[in-house]
Amino acid sequence: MTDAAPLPDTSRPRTREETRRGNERAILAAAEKVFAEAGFGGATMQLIADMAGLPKANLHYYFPTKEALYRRVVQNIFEIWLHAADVFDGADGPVEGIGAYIDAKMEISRRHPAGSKVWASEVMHGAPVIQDYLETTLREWTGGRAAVIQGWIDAGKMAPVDPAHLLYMLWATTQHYADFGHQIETLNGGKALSDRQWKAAKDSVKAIILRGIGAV
Amino acid sequence: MTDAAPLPDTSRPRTREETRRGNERAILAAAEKVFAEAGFGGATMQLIADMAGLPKANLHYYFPTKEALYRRVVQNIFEIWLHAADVFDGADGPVEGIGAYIDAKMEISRRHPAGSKVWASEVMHGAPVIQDYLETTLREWTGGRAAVIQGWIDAGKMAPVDPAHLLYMLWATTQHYADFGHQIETLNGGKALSDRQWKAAKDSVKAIILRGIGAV
DNA sequence: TCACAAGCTGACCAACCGGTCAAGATTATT
DNA sequence: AATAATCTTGACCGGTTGGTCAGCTTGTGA
Repeated sequence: MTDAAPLPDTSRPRTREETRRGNERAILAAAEKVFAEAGFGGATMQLIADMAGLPKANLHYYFPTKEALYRRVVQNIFEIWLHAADVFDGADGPVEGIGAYIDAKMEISRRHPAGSKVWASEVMHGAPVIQDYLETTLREWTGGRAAVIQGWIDAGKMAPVDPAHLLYMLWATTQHYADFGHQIETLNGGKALSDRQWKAAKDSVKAIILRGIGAV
Repeated sequence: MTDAAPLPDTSRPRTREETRRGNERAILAAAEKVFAEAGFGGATMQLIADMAGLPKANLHYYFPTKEALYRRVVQNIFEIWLHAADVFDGADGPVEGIGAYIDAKMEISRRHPAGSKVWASEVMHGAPVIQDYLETTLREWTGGRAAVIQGWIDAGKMAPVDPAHLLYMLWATTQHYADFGHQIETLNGGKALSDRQWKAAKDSVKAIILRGIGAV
């Protein structure tokens, strides 16, 4: 329904590589949206197929089962989630490191709200699909960051707060703007947050948390 | 499976009032659990019936449709949610008011995690059932508390932060311990938080936020 | 050009789900 | 004791869902 603009060369003869990549991408994008809006149980393969512009049977050609498709969606989100902490690492102190982390996670909440919702849903239901990731990758990741925070505390760069609970607060606060975006939008008069409001949200979160850990 | 203790008089002849109340309560409790674990779409009336110890057809005698049952569950949670702010009101300042609110909401997360998850799920999916509540009751509630916070700011009792974003942070942080309880438990070595750890969580949240808003 | 492999799809199916119903059981009312 | 109102339940039904499959089209390599 948006084929008015001059298409490049999307005409028929495409390579198999192109086709495969394009379809997989379309399916995963549609699946993320549908899983976020309806949950795993409420999502239907038919709806995902319609949204991806493919017949349902074709979905099962690329992804054998609904659960396999869901698993891929969750894994993709987990990757994005982890990479958000790259900014966390090379930082000299909490103001820089945690400030940048909040910015990065708020940006993900804004640009990738469906992904955040799928992740939240998965964890809320007991992480039936990515429990092993929680126990390995996430546990290591968390331990590493907690150590960095503890280092900042020992260096007198921030108040002695429990690093784990600080991390939970960072996750909770930033992801809230995606997961509960609908509630925030409703309380905002039914309008999505504007650029200005998103900046205000980021600044508020950073101000309270950075002051709260005695880093300013 | 816990019928060892001497039962009072739960023997057969019960009044209709007792029966009705008991069954409704059992159904609502089971439904809350199942909806929390599987989401609305993933939950089945059969599973709720089994968990409540009743035949499925009997569920439809008390609640005509799955959606009606779900609606009652969500409404119950909403009530609890609102009443948590009673402590917020008569407070003289942010330390007392917000401190008590955090305590109350953390206690709800601990005692009522399933309810919190159902609420989160409902909002994440666009609040199809309680949108009207968001636009009326919740909006008024939020406006009222924001005014209280603004009053504290004007009185110089705390730093000038945006009241709305502060409320979002309070909701996000406290509910995180219920909604993402499974993740926290996993990161805690697979063990549920102990009494001591729950106290540490409360204290961490209160310390960071109260210091973060310049109230200590 | 041709044969093969990869990709595509309409039609179909068994399983399951929410909801109905009529008949029976139990409690309240007269 | 008789009648009425409420509650209980197994059996059943139409509709939907995830998944299959045989046959088709299309790109690829020789």
